[in-house]
Amino acid sequence: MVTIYDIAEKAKVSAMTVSRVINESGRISEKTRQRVKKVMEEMHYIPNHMARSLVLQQTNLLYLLITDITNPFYTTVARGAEDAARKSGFRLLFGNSDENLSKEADYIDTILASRADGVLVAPAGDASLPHLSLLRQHKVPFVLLDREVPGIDCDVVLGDSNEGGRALVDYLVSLGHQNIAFVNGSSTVSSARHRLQGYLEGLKQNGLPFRESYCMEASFGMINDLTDMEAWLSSIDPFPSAIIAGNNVLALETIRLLRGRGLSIPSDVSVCCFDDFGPFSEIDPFMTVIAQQAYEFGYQGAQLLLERIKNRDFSEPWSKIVLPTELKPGRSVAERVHES
Amino acid sequence: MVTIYDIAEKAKVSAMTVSRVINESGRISEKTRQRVKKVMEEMHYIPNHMARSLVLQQTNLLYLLITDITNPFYTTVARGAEDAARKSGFRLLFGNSDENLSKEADYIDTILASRADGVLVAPAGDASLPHLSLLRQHKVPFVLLDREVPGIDCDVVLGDSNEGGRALVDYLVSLGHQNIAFVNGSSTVSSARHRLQGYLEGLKQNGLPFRESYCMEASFGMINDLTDMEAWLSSIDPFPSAIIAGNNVLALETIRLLRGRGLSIPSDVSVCCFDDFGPFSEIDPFMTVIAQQAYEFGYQGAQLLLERIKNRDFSEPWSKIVLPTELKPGRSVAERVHES
DNA sequence: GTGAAAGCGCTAACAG
DNA sequence: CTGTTAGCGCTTTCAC
Repeated sequence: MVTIYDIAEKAKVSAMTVSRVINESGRISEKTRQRVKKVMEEMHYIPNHMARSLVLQQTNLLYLLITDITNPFYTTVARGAEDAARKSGFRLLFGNSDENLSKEADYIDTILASRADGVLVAPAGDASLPHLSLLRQHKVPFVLLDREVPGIDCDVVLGDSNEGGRALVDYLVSLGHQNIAFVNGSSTVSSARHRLQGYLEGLKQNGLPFRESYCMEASFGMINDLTDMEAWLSSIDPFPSAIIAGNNVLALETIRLLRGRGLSIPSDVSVCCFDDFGPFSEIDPFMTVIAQQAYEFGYQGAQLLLERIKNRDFSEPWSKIVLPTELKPGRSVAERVHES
Repeated sequence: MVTIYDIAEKAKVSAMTVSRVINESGRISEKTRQRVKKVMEEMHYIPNHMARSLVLQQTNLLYLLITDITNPFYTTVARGAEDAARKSGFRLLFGNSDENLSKEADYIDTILASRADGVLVAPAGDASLPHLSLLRQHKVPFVLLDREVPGIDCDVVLGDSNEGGRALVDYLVSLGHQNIAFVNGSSTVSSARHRLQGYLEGLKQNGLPFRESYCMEASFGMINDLTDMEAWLSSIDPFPSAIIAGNNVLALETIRLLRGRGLSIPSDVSVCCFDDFGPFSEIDPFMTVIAQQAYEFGYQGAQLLLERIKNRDFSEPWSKIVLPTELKPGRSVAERVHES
């Protein structure tokens, strides 16, 4: 491996001079600068980030932890975060927790051990608290995306899930639906709680009764065992004319189950959900969704983080950005002429 | 920051002993091991990867470079690669080149500078050659995914694009189509070349003539300026009854343009493409596609890479894995009763 | 079983 | 403008 000492020797200067040329720091005569640069090229020198970070105590490295890399919501978040990071000369690395606390813990370890300058985290849920406390304890600045975690104060970028829930109910009611069920993610995830609350408020605003049996708690992640959801669908009575899913994955699974029961969407049941299906579903937007500004989650989250890193300010007051949502009608919801 | 020296001092041993406890190397009495472990916990010690990698000259770090993080094909590749890497105790970091050579070059620099143990690359195209040569020059093992690059010999995992192209033409012909156009990615990308060849062979097999004007060369990436494609669509004569797109992004753009011209898919024109649209489009598979085993691209690619790293064998013979494709019919292709 | 010394590649601080 | 010294946190080598 070529080091600055190899360069120094060949260019007949000291290692320090080489370092100065690389970092464009300090005053150096144009002549030696050119000579050093030439030797660096000749020897195909590549600086060693680790050695540099070790002495500088900073890595210029940001991490983004998401819970599902195949989910178009998160990949769009990733792109936003990456754009913001690049603009500030930071590198961004991704980790994928799969809604799994132990994978998340692994990534937090990796992040801690690699001394990242900051982290953007979409936490798996409230139980992510110990991981975040660990980051705080080790003074690694972080920003939460999409989900907040009770017990930890920090910058956070959220979607207006509450408003989204109300909008979805309003929309369904305006089309004649009155029996509206809700399959949600785990109540250990803040966005699930807010979405449920929006749903409840929507019902109330429209003078609709809340039925316990109309609500089901599942998981936001890709789970394989759908027995519980299947059982729930069998048990709902009267069967709803519309179902709201807590996110895009749940919508997918719900639709599969409904079709498995021989039901058609939307002629038998209408289905809609939170989160859109990404650019690759735009040609034929089947699902009625509450779209979120995914790119902005990443971009603005990264900006908050970079701001703190630059100012070396890791304390209150914390920012809380709440991004608006937008209802995008698709073909998965139909008008209900008369309620059964 | 807590270092092994802090631990050593408090546990009344030398730093070396602490190091041995951490790495479970060398013989250590159970008593001191326990004491050291206890102190490490008390002091919330986190090992410093950089310092360790600096002396060990290995990072346990793999990179995956993809060309479009929002493309479901690549995110599924990523998941496969991650699973394989984790199984072997390697960390996997992602980079996103956006089909952009200069972003790709930046990532290669970063990878080189951070001394990754290996890289999985979906290259932007043939012009990625210098980047790959750089990796080779610095003895960083790498495996190419999805695309090969003339001029560089290495392990590679490809899809059977040729076969896919023939299958697509066969399928269209079986439905009565004879005027089949092809919007392809850049001919500087190997998969585009193979797909074109499959298309040509498909035509030949079915006794269909090749018309120069039926082929268009665009880009696989999300490009904003669709003027060329628009012009091409205006110029084709006779207008095709079916269009094959070189990948999912091109299919998306083609459909937008066709609809912009007031045409309906599939009643006016049938459209199909290479690459599927990911799990989030499965509920309602609009597009007829040549699906690829995306997960296997990542998984098997990572395995090839890990194999080489473990054996410290970075020379010939190189492996070339060609994964089969599968035609998945959707609603975007219709039967053609009589050809105009 | 345990420790001391040296060095991985780099840069901050100080000299000159 | 340029060089010397010391040290970032860790592990290898060789003693004891």
